[in-house]
Amino acid sequence: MPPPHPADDVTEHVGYRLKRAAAALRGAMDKALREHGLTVPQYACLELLDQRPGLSNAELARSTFVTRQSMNVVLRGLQDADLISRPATTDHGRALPAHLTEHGRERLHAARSAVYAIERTMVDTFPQRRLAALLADLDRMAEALGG
Amino acid sequence: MPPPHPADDVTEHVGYRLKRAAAALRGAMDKALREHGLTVPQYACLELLDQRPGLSNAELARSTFVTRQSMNVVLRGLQDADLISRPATTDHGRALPAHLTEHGRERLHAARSAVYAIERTMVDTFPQRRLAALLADLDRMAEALGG
DNA sequence: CTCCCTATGTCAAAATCCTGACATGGAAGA
DNA sequence: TCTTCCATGTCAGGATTTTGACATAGGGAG
Repeated sequence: MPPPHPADDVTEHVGYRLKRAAAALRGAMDKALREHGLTVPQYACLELLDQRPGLSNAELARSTFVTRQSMNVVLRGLQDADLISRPATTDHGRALPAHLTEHGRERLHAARSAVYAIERTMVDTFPQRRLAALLADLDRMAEALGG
Repeated sequence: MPPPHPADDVTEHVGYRLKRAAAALRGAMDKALREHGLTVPQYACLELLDQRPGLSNAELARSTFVTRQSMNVVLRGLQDADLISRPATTDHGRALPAHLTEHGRERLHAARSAVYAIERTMVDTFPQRRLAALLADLDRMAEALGG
């Protein structure tokens, strides 16, 4: 039963709780993905490319909320590990579409179960009905801040 | 271009929404705090020290979900800017209690209004009643993951 | 008292990420 | 046409954060 004036304690602020939850998730994913030889940004990349093949570096960067430069580093790592492939050139435009390799698909499928287990652990802590409301609220907050 | 199968969409996962909301908040705070000459970790430090004076480096690190080493860098920056003070030695134990300077208190109070405005922008997007549920859900998720 | 365990502060090195900048390709409008 | 503007990929530099490691201080078990 939180008081109407949450300004008393820092831990009652939305920002603190958001960071706490995000940090907990990041830590759990980090630990789980390490066993699969993947980092969190790398996994996010593979997941996105599995669902929407052909995304460019810039599009992947926007989708994962990092800069193009950071994503470029991630993509190079994935390329060196032979998990994705990118053409060196393109006949139209500058965007280089990335695709999962067979090796990348296998790695993703192996890691996915571990990540999904984490998500299930998170979500199972409260009634399923609240999930939709939680997703909507998170979305609205991001929207309000111009995310 | 919406993906063909919304149910399997990555953006429907809790992790994605969490990251999105956290990224939006981080960006908004970054921009607002820059005008006050503060970074987000620095502001978090000042806010914590204002509420709980005497916290040590390790305690601040745990409270902000970063490593001791990262927090140590932040504290040095705050010390160099004369916003906090830390004794060089202590008569009991190794923990060095940090305290806000008068300068630090003024800086915090100036920056606080900007941050609170951002929080209000986020929270005002949905009924106040949901705030409690949202905070509780975020907390439960972090708890479930060992945060 | 001694040994062991934990916690803390700190150093060093690496990884990660961002800011700033530049050149190129394509589209829209004068 | 050509000129302007935007998006993309990339390079360089610096800032931030993490991992790994080490020494020290204190408490507790033996």
